[in-house]
Amino acid sequence: MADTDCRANLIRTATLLFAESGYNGVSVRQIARAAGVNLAMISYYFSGKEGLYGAVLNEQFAVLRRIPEIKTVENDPLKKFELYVRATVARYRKNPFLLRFYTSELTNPTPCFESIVKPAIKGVVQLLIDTFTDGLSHDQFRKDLDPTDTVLALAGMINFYFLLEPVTTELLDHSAERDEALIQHIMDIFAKGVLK
Amino acid sequence: MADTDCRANLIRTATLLFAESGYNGVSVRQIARAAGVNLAMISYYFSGKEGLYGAVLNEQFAVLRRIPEIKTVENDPLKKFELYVRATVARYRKNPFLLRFYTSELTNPTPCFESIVKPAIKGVVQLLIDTFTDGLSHDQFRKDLDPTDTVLALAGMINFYFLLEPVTTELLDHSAERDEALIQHIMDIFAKGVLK
DNA sequence: TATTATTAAACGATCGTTTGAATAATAGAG
DNA sequence: CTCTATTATTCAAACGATCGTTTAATAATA
Repeated sequence: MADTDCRANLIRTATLLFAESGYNGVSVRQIARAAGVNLAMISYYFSGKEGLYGAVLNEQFAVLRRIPEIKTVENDPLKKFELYVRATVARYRKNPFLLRFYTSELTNPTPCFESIVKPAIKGVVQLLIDTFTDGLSHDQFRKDLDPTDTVLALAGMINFYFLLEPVTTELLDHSAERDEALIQHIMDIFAKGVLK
Repeated sequence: MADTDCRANLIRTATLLFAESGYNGVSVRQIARAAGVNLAMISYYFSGKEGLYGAVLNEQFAVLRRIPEIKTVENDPLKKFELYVRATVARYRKNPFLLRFYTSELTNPTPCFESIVKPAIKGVVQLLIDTFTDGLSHDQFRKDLDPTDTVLALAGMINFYFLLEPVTTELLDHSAERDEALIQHIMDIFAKGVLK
């Protein structure tokens, strides 16, 4: 088994197991056995359990660092927000474990939180704040709204939908076919509110 | 030290430590030492670590089960929603650890998830859905909105604000003095949207 | 032959739980 | 009220299991 095989196997398997049970909920022996490699390979390639977890988290949050690209492909603030929501849904569909690491690090931070998670999330929030401020200067949004509170509200709408999936499976259809309707729905509330 | 002292000490200390580091991130020895009681008391009073964790979670989610009282004190659907948001903020202020157990169980469920957490959250979501449906029948809300998606959006706005606190401390003021403005703000967006 | 990759085995430390003795608290009988 | 029998509580110590890591030997590769 070549270098890359072993490394890749470990990262892939560890992603699954760490996501399922958290950093402290999995042992290096479980990971090694599930990956079909020798226990010592974790220390050999990642210099320990923490190193492996860091590699997993780094890979997971790489996608979050690409969100600022939205700035370059769209000009209209409201459409930028829609792109953000759309990218968020696509991200969670493509990577079912990201949200777990996301919230797990928020509630029980490891050393990776400061170095990887916090900068990544902060970058996204800052982009959204800038977008709203831009919309304000173009007289597009209501002037009495606070930029930070407003964009956190938008981010909350879409993220909470996925976070609550384990308890709402019997209440609504979480299939990807409904994603487009969900996106429209959230943008609709965000833009126009619920009052008749 | 009487029965209740020991029990109460353990629950109070365990709440703090479990919230900080998660179920697998704390040992019974750490809890016992921090509580100033003997290690064996955990098995004696709670028949083990899991039992203690269950007792902690039970106490934490008791407050969530009282939310349906909103139904009895208010009639107007929009004001019921505001009461929910208000109660949520008050809950997190009074109990800074609830949200941690909340999201920790959502992402890395223990046996307590099915028995304690899921029923509690589901009850709240169902109350909100009923409230929106009620408002729809009174012609108060836009008819093209899906009840479940809509109330999850509202719940997301307020919950996500607190969930993201660790990364937004430098971006906004999380002090309780701003709570009233936050509530008004979220209800404002929910009711009327952001467009001018 | 020199370097890299993999292995089984062992390391000390800590895990959650249990044991059995010691202590404290309580209740009933005189 | 005192003594005693019973129960409830607390304790230090030990249980086997598992934790993450390291070692030294072997296999593969260039």
